Amino acid sequence: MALRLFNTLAREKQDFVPLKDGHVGIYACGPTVYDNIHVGNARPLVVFDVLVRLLRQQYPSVTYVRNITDVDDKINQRAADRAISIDQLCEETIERFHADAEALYVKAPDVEPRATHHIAEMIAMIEALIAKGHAYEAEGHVLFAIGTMDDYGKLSNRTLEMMRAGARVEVAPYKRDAGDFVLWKPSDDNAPGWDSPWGRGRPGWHIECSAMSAVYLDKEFDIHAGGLDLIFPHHENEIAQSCCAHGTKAMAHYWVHNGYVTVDGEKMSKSLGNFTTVRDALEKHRGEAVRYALLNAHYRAPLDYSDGSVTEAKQALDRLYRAAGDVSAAEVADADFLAALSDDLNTPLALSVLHRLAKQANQGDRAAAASLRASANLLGLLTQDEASWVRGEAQEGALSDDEIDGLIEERQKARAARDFARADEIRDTLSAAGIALLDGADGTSWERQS
RNA sequence: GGCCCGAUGGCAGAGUGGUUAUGCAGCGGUUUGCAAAACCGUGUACAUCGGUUCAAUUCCGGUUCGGGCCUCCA
Repeated sequence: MALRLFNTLAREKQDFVPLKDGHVGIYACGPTVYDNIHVGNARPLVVFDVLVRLLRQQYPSVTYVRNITDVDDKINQRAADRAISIDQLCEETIERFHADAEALYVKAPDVEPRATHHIAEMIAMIEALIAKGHAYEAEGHVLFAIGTMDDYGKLSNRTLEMMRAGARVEVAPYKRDAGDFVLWKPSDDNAPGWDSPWGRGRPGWHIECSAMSAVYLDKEFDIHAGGLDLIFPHHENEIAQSCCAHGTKAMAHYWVHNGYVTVDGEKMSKSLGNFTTVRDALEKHRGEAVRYALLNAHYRAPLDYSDGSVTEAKQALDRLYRAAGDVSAAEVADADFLAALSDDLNTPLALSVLHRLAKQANQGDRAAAASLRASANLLGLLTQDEASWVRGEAQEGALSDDEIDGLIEERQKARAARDFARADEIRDTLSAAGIALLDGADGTSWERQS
């Protein structure tokens, strides 16, 4: 199944062809670890997790690199605010990040490099840029000179003139061009710093991804992924650094960007304060339902997040789980399902195929049920067995599984004696406790409604 | 100011130049001691104004509205 991806660089869908036969290298920008991630941050995690799962299914070898940014002024600030060490802040944030990702069924990348572990490579890259005349030193900073690159701006579709005209921020006086950006900056005694040819300092934001992608993938690699808001300046500047330092025409050949998560139509963001952290979402909802909700819109379209959207996702999963039953996954996913995913990761269409398979399964087609599981698994869904999904986990202080079974047994006796008043009383009691009873041909099963 | 994206039925959300999206909600039916689940059937749609066409929700242009980037941001 030929994979097609919307390439931001070309502004159109293209057939995906890896640089090397049988191997795909993909890099995604990971978190800056100063705070818990929110649902908006979770979207690229889930979306690109699906992309990688699909790639692994189609290619013998895939290297997925997702970095961790552990040097950043926001980190310094937050550590100071909380009066803890930078190291402690990073470690605890990374731990939470991993827990959040796991709760959303996001698989770990092959490599998760940390910026602070690659300072030497960044310095080497900056030296190369200076040697080639693409960077200059000024007042302890090293800056990239965007005027030295012919096609600077090609990813974000803007010209030097546009950027000069649109400069809304005060431009540092030592910059030759308003759009020049920092590769290295000086650190005072309070800020983390590393020795360099330009004195003790720390890297600018963009250089880490250029350095680490070259270390773990190559000077040119297949796919670079990230959020829409990274196109400019982050990814644009990565391209400038990598191509100029390496003398290459391209950094990544396919650039894929996910759309925003919105709240009432507005971008979810830290600065607007309209965010829901993944931790908070998981207090109210199951991780798999949040994941489904994030896949329920096409990855490039905006996705409006609300509790209602997750509740709906949960209902959809209920239906899929019930349809799949205890049938185990087929060898291969459904062809229509794969076709949908292969067409620029059309997850909403892929999910609709899942529902079609569910309908067939409910009509008694066990092959469809097996195909349903196999297909859903590729999306990281339906990985539990039906019973554990519908029963969920008992909340603190709620009825235990044993207590529920006891009441059901009592109800069965009442029913056998045709004492339906007592039977219904038990149903009502359990219903009030959030337990639904399902009378079937071979006994009564139950589900937790949460 | 520059650049970019979107507008689909009650809600969410795909897709298509002429033919069923899908899920939830609604309605009718089958089934059920009750309830659910499930199945069958069913209604509601493509912002607006022009243009191209035998035919446009789908292509082109204008308008309106919404969102985003240009500064940290997934």
